[in-house]
Parts: sequence; structure tokens; C-alpha cells
Amino acid sequence: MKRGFFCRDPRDVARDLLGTILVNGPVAGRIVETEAYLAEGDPAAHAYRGRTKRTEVLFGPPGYAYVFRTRQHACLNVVAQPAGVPGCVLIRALAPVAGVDIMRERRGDVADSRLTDGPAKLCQAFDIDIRHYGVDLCDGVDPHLEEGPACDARDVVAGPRVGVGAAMTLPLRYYVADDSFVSRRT
DNA sequence: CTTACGATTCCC
DNA sequence: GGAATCGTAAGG
Repeated sequence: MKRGFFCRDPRDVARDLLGTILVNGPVAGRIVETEAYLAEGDPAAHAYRGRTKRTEVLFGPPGYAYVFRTRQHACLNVVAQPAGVPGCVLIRALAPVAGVDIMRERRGDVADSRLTDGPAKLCQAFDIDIRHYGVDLCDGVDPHLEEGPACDARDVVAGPRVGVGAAMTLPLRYYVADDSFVSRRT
């Protein structure tokens, strides 16, 4: 995945990221749901309250991983836009492509359909956590992103984001219509 | 040092 | 509907 891909508005990156393949060693999956977090005017974005140790990587160059914890779970984002502009895209769900058996071991006793249908679930299935904070997702070293079969633009749906405290109804969430791994249908 | 609070998930 | 549970950030 070329770094230039991420050097754009988070909304465009979020939409175009659908279909991209996330790889981490033996496990891989096709992204089917994302959310954009804007660099400016977005109270729900972590970078909204400024630059801190936690949000530091958001202000760096695009294509790097911004991993954060909420409660006891980790979530994976990709930094978008040029250095100094803290936009990012949250990877909310993906469809398993390889290593399903390993995902089952990591996720415990859950149905296959719930292996990776949520931002924290996919991190657990892919063994991604805070230790991946700031890693380059464009350098080919795991974990990394690869171009996948482009999904039909007509299948892409936009809607309100999930679980954000600051009530934001802008359509910043993108997902593949009718995909069974999308975390929630609206 | 102390307190408040989640970009979630799973179980009752 | 509610608890789990811990790092981060802000305030004293």
C-alpha cells in the first residue's frame, strides 16, 4: 500500500479503504467497515483536544498505526493526511481471508461470524494491541495493509458513526452493504 | 497523587 | 441493561 493513498481527506481514505487487506503474519482480512475522524471540527476525534502523548502519532506522517485502548480493548486506526494534520480512519470490521483457525483460538468461544465484526474484536483476532502504536502499515512489515480487490462503489453505504459520545450525525461511517461481518446495520 | 472517563464487548 | 477494568489526561 502506497503512503500517498493516506495523504488525503479521511473521508476519502475511509471509503477507499473498503476492500483493502490487513495482514499480520498468518492472519489476513478484507476491510468491510471504517469510520473517518476529522482533523478539525470533530469533537468525537481524539485529536480534537490537542496534541498529547497519546495522540502524538496522529500528528505525524500518514500510513502509521494509531492504536488506543477503551475499557479493556484495543482499536486500530490508520493516520491520514500530511504530518501536522491529525485526521485518521478507524478500522471497524473485516472479513477473514486467512488464518481463521488462529482467529478462533485468539477469540475464544464465539461464532465464526463474530470473529472480526467489531474494532476491538478484529484487534484481538489479529493480535494487535498497544505495542503496535506508531508502527508503519505501509512498509510491508507485519502488520501491514495490501491492496485488495476493489469493491463495487454501488455497494458502499455511508451512515452515522457508532458509539461516539459527542452526538455527530454526519455520515462518516462507511461499510459494504449486506456484508455479514459489518458490526452493525442501520 | 487523585479522580474521571471512555471511538467496546460480553453476559444477565 | 450493566459490569468489567486500566491507561490517559487533567487538576490539586
